[in-house]
Amino acid sequence: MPELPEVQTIINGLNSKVLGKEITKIIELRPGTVYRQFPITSLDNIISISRKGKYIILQTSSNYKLIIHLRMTGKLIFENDLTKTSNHARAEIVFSDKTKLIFDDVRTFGKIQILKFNEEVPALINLGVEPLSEEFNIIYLKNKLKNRKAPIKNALLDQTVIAGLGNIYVAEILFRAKVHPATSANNIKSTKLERIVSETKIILREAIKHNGTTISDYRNVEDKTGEFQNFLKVYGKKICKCGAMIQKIKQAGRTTYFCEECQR
DNA sequence: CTGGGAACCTGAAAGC
DNA sequence: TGCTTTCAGGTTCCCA
Ligand SMILES: [Zn+2]
Repeated sequence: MPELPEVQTIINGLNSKVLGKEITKIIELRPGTVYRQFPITSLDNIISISRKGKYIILQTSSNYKLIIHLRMTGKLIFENDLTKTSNHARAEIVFSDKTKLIFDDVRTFGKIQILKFNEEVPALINLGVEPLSEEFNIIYLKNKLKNRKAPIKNALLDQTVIAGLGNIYVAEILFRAKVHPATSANNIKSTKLERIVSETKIILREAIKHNGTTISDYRNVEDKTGEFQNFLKVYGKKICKCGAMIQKIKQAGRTTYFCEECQR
């Protein structure tokens, strides 16, 4: 479900709602949701909240960290009333001031991992650059794609190339850059790669400004939808602004939306 | 190393 | 009206 702009919106919400709070317990409501080699004890205050790609990282004062991935349908909902629950609550992070975060996840793909602060996980180590950082530029992208003959759509979804893009934003980026999604990644002209880089940064910033995209499940920490779905140009659309029908194809098991007229 | 399909799971929507 | 199939903002494992 959530891609970089949605995760960033959640990070912003968590920073205003739970930064500094003391965790009293983490309740696993569905087995397999929480991986813990170590017990989180009391006196664990949340001292920093950040993300890498789509991974949410909460660091605690006793040198542990929680790594949370929401996958397709995960949500983190802040709740003032400890008696309240949600339809698909899989875990709860309870705070000493009688508030909590509910980890709600219909499809149960999402996970919470509790690790020592300095412990690394492979998926995080292998992440590509942050698309909104200076490191994401034409030189980096050209180098990353030089041996990739797979479609550019698939390459951009690869989290080891760029951290945080997903199915919606990749479709929107390729539309804005006027690149056909089936083009081999190593076969794209520099001018087009430059467009992909710049459009990626523009669209992600816009989407964050509008609190992310809600197609069905995504909600922020206050259980509210985003608004960027109102600005999408191809994802989930039937007709392009040029008048042509939007095409819908499968690439590596994922649906790709694009316009044959605008993207060549 | 690269790339694609299956698997993981639930529920809504579309198809018949 | 029901029953069946398809589809979904993601990642990981397995195999060519
Ligand atoms: Zn068009």
